[in-house]
Amino acid sequence: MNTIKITFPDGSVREYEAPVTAMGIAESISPRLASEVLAAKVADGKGERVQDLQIPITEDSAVKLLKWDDAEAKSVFWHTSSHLLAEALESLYPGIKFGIGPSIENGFYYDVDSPAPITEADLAVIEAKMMELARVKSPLVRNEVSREEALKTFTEKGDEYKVELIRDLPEGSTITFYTNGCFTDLCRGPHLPDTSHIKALKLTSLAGAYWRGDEKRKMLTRIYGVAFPKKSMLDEHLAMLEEARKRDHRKLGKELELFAFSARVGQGLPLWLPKGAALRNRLENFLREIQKKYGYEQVITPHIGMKDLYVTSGHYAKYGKDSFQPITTPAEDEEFLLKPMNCPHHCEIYRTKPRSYKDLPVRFAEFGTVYRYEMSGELHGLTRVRGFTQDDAHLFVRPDQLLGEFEKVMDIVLYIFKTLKFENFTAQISLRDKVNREKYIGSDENWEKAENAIIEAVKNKGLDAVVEYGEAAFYGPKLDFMVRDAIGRKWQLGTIQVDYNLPERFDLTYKGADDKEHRPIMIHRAPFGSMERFVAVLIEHTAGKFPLWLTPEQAVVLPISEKFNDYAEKVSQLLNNSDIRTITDTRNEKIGRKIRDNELKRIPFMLIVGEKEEAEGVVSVRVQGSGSGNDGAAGGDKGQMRPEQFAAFVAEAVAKEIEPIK
RNA sequence: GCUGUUUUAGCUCAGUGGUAGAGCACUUCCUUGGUAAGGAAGAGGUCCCGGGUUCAAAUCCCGGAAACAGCUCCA
Repeated sequence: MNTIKITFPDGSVREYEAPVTAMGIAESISPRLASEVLAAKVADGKGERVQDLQIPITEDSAVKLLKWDDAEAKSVFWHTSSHLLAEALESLYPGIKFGIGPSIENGFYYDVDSPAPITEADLAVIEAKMMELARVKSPLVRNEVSREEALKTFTEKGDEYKVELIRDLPEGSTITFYTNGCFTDLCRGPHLPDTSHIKALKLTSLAGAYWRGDEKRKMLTRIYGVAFPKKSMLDEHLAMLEEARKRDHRKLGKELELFAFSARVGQGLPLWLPKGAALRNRLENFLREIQKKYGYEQVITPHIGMKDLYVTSGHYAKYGKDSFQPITTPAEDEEFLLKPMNCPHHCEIYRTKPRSYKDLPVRFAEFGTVYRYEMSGELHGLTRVRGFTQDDAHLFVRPDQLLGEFEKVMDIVLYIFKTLKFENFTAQISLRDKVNREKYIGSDENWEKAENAIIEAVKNKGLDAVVEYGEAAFYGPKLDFMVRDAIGRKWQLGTIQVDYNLPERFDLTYKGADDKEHRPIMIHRAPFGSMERFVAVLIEHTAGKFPLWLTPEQAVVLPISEKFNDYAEKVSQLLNNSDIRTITDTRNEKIGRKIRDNELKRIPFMLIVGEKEEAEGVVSVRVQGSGSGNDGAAGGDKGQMRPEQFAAFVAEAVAKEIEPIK
């Protein structure tokens, strides 16, 4: 017996007789803690890890007792939930085989190969079984086993998936089984001490998923679920999801009449309706103005290009088979492709004349519409479409300008995100796969230069960025800005890419101060990503209440009854030079009905409601239906106002609504 | 593309082998200035498309299209 020192997160130290378990430590502090603790984070000489509460701690360690509020505890909780799901499935579907069953960001899943098909209708039955098993309070028992024993167990059980997983474990690694009730699984852990912590759960959906993510292999049934230590938490979670669904851009886009799809036009080819087009134009103009300030020149290029253009760029070899197929012409052997990107066209613009080092950088910008034949199952509202418009630009720079220009592009992206209040973005440095490098073109030397330039720019700007390997474009690394949609799916919006490759393929040059030809470097960039995707995410972030849809024509002052026509007329005169209309026509007679009119409900407008005319020319004003409901223009009683006061109020409120971006 | 689900009025959806329905929206009239008003009348459908089974198909079967969820993919 020896005494060990346990250090807690607050720095306090307690001594225990070794061995002691994390649960023992929790119990020594308070019974309440012992009942709430789910797992432990232990740091000792061997490093830091999250582990089961029952694992003995034998040396001096720093211990953090993890409760529900810790992200790591949630992940343990959901991992155990997936084992509970497996236990329920095994009892309901004898002979069922299991793939993997991890915790995920918001819950857990298990991939299974069931002898009998599992349908949505079965989920309730499985849930009930899980709850029944959870109440039994089965402990999760950890066992270390030998590789032979592990293989034997699952070979006998006939579960080829687990056998494959065991075979793939590195030689000499510790293999552990966890058992809850009658179910034993190959698992690294950690787990909850027992299943009774799981008090509420919901199996949320059912989907196919390829075994080991390989589309050539068998498709297993994936059952998704989420579980909580309290019923109220589940209710909250479900309510939150419900709320998120209301913000879905596809739903709002239809309701707000922003965009539509037509099977006749074609899958994934959005039709922008008048209001959506107005919104998109505002965003484009916003960016145009910024780009002008940053020295970009606007260019325009055709929607198609000769096949050879894309053979030169390397895109044809990479994507030709999976793209919209070539357009043929009456001329034999003539083939055009719908342009899947704007870069080759911009390279050709660069080539229109000799360039001097003094001309660089040149920056060509274009709202360029491109067409990509995405797999049908990938299409998703406006976020993934087959025809879309990139807010594209290509910068051709000298090596000594690369870093500075890259940082300036970052400034633009960050400025846009800030102005439009996209606070929850993550920056991602997308580099080559560490191992598999066949899919990339260009020399290692150039790749390294490009990757280092991005890393350095991010460092210089003090931006928090995660590094992802294998996420680079095939011609160069990227800095991507990711934003989540209403239900937490991540979408790439802004992107900045460094490319040494296309300049070589298109043999782009500039004359240096040394009178020799040099190769420029290209920066591809799209701060919005695409107008389609950006609008989609904007809609979800603002729940469709982004003020941008207010166009001047839609702002109207409408007296609630004829009694106030004169008053409204005066307001109208005062607003004469603005874009705000005053309506005092016969619609007033049906005003009560018009308030409920779908269109008027959706478009921002000012409605005067007078309690009475308080004094000569003074009316108690109430404002209704004014658009976004943002502070400045929100409806409500505004008190007594003279026409000039009301006109000023309207002008200010509308200005706030229609010019949120400067 | 793969697996599963779905497709009925402008919208949200019910129906289920035997004459196509509801609520909201729309039109007209009446009533009404108060944040989703009330009343009356009316209009509106290739029940996704094509084939088959049947005396009879929106409903059952086969094929296709599109949408949704997930997987895989994303220049």
